Amino acid sequence: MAEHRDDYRYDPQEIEPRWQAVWAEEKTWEVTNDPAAGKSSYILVMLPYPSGEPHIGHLKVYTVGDAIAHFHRRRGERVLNPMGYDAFGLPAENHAIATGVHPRESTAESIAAFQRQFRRWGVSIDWSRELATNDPAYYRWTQWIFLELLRAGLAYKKKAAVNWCPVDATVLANEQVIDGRCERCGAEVETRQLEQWLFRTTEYAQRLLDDLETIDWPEHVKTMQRNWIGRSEGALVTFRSEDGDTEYPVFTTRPDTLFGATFFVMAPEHPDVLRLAAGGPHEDEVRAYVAHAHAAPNSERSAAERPKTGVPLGRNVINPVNREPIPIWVADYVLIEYGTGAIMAVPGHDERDHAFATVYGLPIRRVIDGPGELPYAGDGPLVNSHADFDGLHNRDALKEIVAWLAQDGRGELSVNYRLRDWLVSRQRYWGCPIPVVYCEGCGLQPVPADQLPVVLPDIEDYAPHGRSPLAAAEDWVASTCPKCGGPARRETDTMDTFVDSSWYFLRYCDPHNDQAAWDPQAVRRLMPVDQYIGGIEHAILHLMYARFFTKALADLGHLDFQEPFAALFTQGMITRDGAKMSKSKGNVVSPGPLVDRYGVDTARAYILFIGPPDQDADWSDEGLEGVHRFLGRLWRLSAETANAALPDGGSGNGAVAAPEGADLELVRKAHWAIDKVTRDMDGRFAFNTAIAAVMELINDCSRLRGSVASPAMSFALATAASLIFPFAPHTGADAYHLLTGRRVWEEPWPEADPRMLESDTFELVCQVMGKLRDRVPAPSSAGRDELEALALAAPNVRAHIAGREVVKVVVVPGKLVNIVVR
RNA sequence: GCCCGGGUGGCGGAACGGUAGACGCGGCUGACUUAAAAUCGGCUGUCCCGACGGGCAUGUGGGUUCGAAUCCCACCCCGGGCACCA
Repeated sequence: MAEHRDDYRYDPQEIEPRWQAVWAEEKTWEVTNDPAAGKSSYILVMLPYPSGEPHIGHLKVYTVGDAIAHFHRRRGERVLNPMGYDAFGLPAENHAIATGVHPRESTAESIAAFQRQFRRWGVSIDWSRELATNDPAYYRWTQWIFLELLRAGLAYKKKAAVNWCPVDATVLANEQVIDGRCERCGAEVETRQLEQWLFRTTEYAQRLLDDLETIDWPEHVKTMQRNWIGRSEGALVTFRSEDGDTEYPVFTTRPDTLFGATFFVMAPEHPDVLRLAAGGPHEDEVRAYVAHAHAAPNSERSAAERPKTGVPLGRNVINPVNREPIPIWVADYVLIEYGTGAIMAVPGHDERDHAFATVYGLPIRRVIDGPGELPYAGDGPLVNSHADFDGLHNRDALKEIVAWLAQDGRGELSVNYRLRDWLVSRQRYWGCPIPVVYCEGCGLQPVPADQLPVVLPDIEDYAPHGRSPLAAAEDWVASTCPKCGGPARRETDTMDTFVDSSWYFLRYCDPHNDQAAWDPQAVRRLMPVDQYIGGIEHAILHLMYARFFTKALADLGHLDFQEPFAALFTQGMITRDGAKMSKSKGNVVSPGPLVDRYGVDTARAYILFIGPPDQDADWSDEGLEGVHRFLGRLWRLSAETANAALPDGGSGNGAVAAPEGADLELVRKAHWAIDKVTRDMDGRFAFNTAIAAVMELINDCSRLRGSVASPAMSFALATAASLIFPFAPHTGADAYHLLTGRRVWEEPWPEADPRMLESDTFELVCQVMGKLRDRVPAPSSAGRDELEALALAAPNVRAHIAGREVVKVVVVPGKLVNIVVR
């Protein structure tokens, strides 16, 4: 036999392209929008950013998605599993600046590379729905959504802080700021105020928070979103200027400490700072402080350990609880973006205020009793406050003080969020143009929907020179006002690429529609996405923005659901030698050579076998070899068995009538594997243990090869091929076809026969004092008394209870007996 | 500092409160071979023992339980997120 085994050589390089050709030819994975086609589910993997060649992380995420998609298909669902490219963005533009190659060309090249790989990987994609976000046929509708948000007041323009490189004279994206410096020239980045487009995400803060309860996402992702939204409950308390003319509300979570407020602090950006300081003793100093704060690098502001700095304005405000005048300071530890941009400072009970008061010698007052030195941030009874509140526990006093202030409008309960509006303007070329024009007479005008898309023009120079590169395309910028027909200039900022990817999942439902962004019927049938799969790095931004878009579009009547992704799975990274793969570390594993050498099925199955898919996993070449051996064994056994069984070949997957002995053992193992793989797949994503179960089945096939009749062997192997198909589709399909002559993807997912999962006897575990002492065979039907008797009779149990008194016997039917002795 | 994860053999990892270490890698060893590769088989947590068997073992220390990797309390270490958010 041994010398013939080479005839059954597992040759993935022959097998894989052969089945890929069938799937491409027959468009196997395409789904129609015909409602008669049956129950659908939408399995979506986050679309890739096409840059260079796909890496091993792509192989992992699309393998995970593919396994889930195949499993659902085999369970009778029509599965939408589309593919697209997040094709606008900075790397392509930086590449263009460096090489002069148009981003469109480098992007198209990269997309072609991704397409080749995805086909080579055998991923079951519906290619008829492919899209790229830089395609005018796509971004036409990105622009349409922008205009819808504008119409609804959810898109607006205002002066906002941007990262500004003084040397390159350009705005930088956050990603281009490394440690507070420009990534290109190394200059310290400044903050500048420019007119920017924003989306009103803050308006959805509460709903974005609340609706997390309604979706099946990993708890840690929800937690990250909750932290990002940062809801905090407190009170808005109004302080007044001494002349009583101006109100200065502050947000505080600790209105119980109002009697301990000994000064008041405004952010440098607060609009009243310079006016209040005018004519005072510190006017010049304040002016200099504010100017420095405006221009200072962001990193300086955000360093919490930095010593506190500030300047008094020379004016007071009145504390509403006790009429006490307290001095106003300007200090950059107060942020303009949060709350009202001004705070009451309670140095006795807030660490930051305490640090500031210590630097400038400001009074520190204890108003809550508690252990230790000030500052004390804990709970306790009020002291030094007011006869009505002293002695009350601070949590109770908090409510009473706010209620008391509310009586005459000095304060009210309030909620604040950390979430900011989404700044979408980018002074960059390679992005979706913002579809508005500026007319001298009529002002800002949206481009009418029937004139979309506003097509991104070709330009010569991509480098920004203090304005968006688009501003240089004079012919393009010069436009006409849709209202008065007079001359108008186009908006030259482009949109953040996260805008493009905030709605692509909707476009897949109806990707070729040139009358609308989507047909509501098509979206209604497919959305929300049943299972979304992607990297944890998108836990906050992309997932928050997509949720915001969905809610906003629902409010505008374009969608009738609130959440885009009903379930989310985040896969872990593949590392090498315990570190993230990177060219500089030289530890990159490239899918290309890997697939050439072992075939993609080995790579796919190994990536899933390596460990739980949501965890990071370290790559091992030896581990890969092991999985390759396993697939080879599965295939070779199938080929041999199919060949031996040729006379009645085709009986493979049929039930084996009344098996006995080794046949029964193997058939049982096959049913056990069906049950195990099914439970591991069904909502659990335990691909590693599922593959291990198929390995066990193959090990048994191998072991029992000489003693099992052909039908039982065929059944076991066809079952293994069928179960491995979602992970190693080519090998599974080929082995299954060899054994049965049928196409495994057209077969329903196998079902375990419950009778085959039980057996007449089991191994009874016998414990004494919780320690394993013996194992004896027992009938599955045995009752508690019988099991107890069997255990007490077990030789090694008798040895351990000899001379002792049995005080208790715990019986777990079908499992074990534990004997407690004294 | 706050909020999440996670600590199990030489390694990746398995284990509804019920036989700890499935499966794979690595190692040792055997078969086939002139030889190697490939393939197939056996052994492999650790210590004591000739064997039967026994002791010790899931980061550390306690607790609950007939029984704990799993539940509870305290602590240590690693990874991630947020961080002057009033």
